[in-house]
Amino acid sequence: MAKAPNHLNPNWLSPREMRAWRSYIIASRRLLEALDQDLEGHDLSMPDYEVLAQLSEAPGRKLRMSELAEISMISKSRLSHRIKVMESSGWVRREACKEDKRGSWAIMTDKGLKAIVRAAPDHLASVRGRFVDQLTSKEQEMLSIAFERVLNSLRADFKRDEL
Amino acid sequence: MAKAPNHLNPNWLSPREMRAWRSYIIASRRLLEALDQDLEGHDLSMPDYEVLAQLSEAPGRKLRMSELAEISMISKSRLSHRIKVMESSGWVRREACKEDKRGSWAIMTDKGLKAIVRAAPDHLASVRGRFVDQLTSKEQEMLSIAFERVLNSLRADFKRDEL
DNA sequence: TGAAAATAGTTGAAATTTCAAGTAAACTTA
DNA sequence: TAAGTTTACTTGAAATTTCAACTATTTTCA
Repeated sequence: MAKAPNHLNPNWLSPREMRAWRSYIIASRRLLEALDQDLEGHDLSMPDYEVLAQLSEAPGRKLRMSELAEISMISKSRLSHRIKVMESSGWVRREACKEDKRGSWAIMTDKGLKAIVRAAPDHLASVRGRFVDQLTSKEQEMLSIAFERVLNSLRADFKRDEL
Repeated sequence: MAKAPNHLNPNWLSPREMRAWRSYIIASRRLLEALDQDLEGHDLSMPDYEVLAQLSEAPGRKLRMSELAEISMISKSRLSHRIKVMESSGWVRREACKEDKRGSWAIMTDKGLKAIVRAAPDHLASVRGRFVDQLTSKEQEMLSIAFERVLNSLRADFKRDEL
């Protein structure tokens, strides 16, 4: 490595910092992996669950592709491909958008709704058992504040790049 | 969705819990995305960086494939494929293992070493600026404790499954 | 107006990851 | 010691994701 991993080098992470980073990154990898596995029984991945959950909460259970991509935090292209397979499993259908002829709606079918309704309690229990319930109230609060700060600083950097 | 998102349903996440979960998951997605982008200039992804970093720290800059997969937290199959492309970029080479003829070593080349040595300071700065430095010392400590607990509970569940 | 730019979305190909299977060597144990 | 099992790793194919076009509007503004 470039620099020896000791705190004599001021750039390197201190033991406290290193511990925070490593525990975060390692636990997160395992956590996401576990949550994904918990959804396997419902033939869903976390990203697909997210897409369906967003649709299920949208007015009329439909959203424009762009907005769905945005709030699901995946690329338009990826969403386009993914919706194609969800169409083939009959969970979603597309419909042309009349207001803007370039656009199209992703619409959740009844079958799709049933699919998340079935998966949601398990997923919720999984998020609870593996994450939320592992934290004290105080930790939950501090974590919220800390991660909101992290997110805001990412956004600020992003804005800076746009100029 | 299955249940209305209000705290009258005892299974649902309370506002505090929901906030913790959402801030964590959203910030994490963005953070990992940003860290990956920061590495783009070095032609590296986070997983590849991790693999190379592990190799660089190993005695003799070499590790058995299995162990490398384990500590890098990726599957053997994935590692095998990934090492193939790293071989073609000249960062790593393979060597048959004499002690155990089933096995093989992944060995970091000088060129590979130079590659992470070049990338490491940027990556470090990126982890710092986007995450570690955004947290107070107190937050770092609490976060370590909390995520170590989350990880331990995952491991306990895993062990339970093995029986 | 009308040309240029931006937006919405799709598509096919390339790269990556996962999955199931396969090979070969090393253990286990009856 | 030989049959059965486990371990170490690779491989090819399938599924997924990314990437770079590309079409068809819609918007901007000179």
